[in-house]
Amino acid sequence: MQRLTRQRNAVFSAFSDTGRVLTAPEILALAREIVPEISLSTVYRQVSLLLADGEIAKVELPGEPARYEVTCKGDGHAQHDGHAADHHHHYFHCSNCGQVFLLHACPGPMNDLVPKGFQVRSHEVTLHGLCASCAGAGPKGRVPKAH
Amino acid sequence: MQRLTRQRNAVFSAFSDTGRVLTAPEILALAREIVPEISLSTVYRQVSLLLADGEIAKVELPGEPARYEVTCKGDGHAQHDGHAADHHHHYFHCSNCGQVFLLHACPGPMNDLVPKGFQVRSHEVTLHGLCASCAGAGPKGRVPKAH
DNA sequence: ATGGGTGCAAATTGTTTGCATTTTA
DNA sequence: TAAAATGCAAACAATTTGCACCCAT
Repeated sequence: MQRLTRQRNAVFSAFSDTGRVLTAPEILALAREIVPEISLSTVYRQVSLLLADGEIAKVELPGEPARYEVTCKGDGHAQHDGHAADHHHHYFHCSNCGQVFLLHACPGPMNDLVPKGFQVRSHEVTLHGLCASCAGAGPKGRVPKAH
Repeated sequence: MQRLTRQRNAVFSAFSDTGRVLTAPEILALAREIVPEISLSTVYRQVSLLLADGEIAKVELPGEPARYEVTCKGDGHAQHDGHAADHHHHYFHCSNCGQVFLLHACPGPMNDLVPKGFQVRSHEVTLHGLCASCAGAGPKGRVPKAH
């Protein structure tokens, strides 16, 4: 069983405090505001543990380093099998501030996009453009809070 | 101006001979069938040149190393940013053989997926599942020819 | 004290680059 | 023969891992 360390708390706080979709270096920076000595290895290790616990989920966008987000496990039972719930999300990547936002909608199944004989099991959609803050405030807009 | 070297030809042949969406190591393997001494650096360098010339385009899928595909540049002028602008494709990634297939269809604009104030500029769709060969031949199916 | 947690450094993977040496127009 | 291309090794970025040490139970 995992222990309650200051580092583990600092890593998790990076997510719970901001609600953002974060890269490993971003988590490190936020965690260091709480535990300045924390190392990048520990961030990666705690991220692995949090992933295995289903507390966070990995977010991979084309051509981007991996990001992680808190899972909204408020609706039901926590997953104890190491598999995150079937949370089917898509993402919006702001071209200006670089931040990634969770989308709550889904364009639906896309079986008609594939040639005959192909079996679609899942799909991923990534949108690019300007988030509300950057679109409203122009190219120098402040980085907003996610959600 | 670029010269006609055996290596350049070998790299480009990897695409024109197979019509596939290839990773750098796959290009290296195919190019070595023509020029056995070719190095990975040269593959990457020729890929950069071919990208700049608009002969090929970069294909980035979530969590995957970069792939490259021949561009169907029958219609117009080469892009100089390495990204073919009018070239709006989506991709299918076979979970069994790992091969990536170009899709000819597009689910259309998805402006309704984003919160108010967000401006969608572009989108990327990746489908996962089994390609025709793998779906038909079972989990041991042969790797098929793309297109 | 014992097993999990930590930091650091080294290894891994994918990609780029510096440099001395070909190659080709 | 000079500009462009090549191979090799080193440099990089993102991530993982080996290992000695440390700390909570």
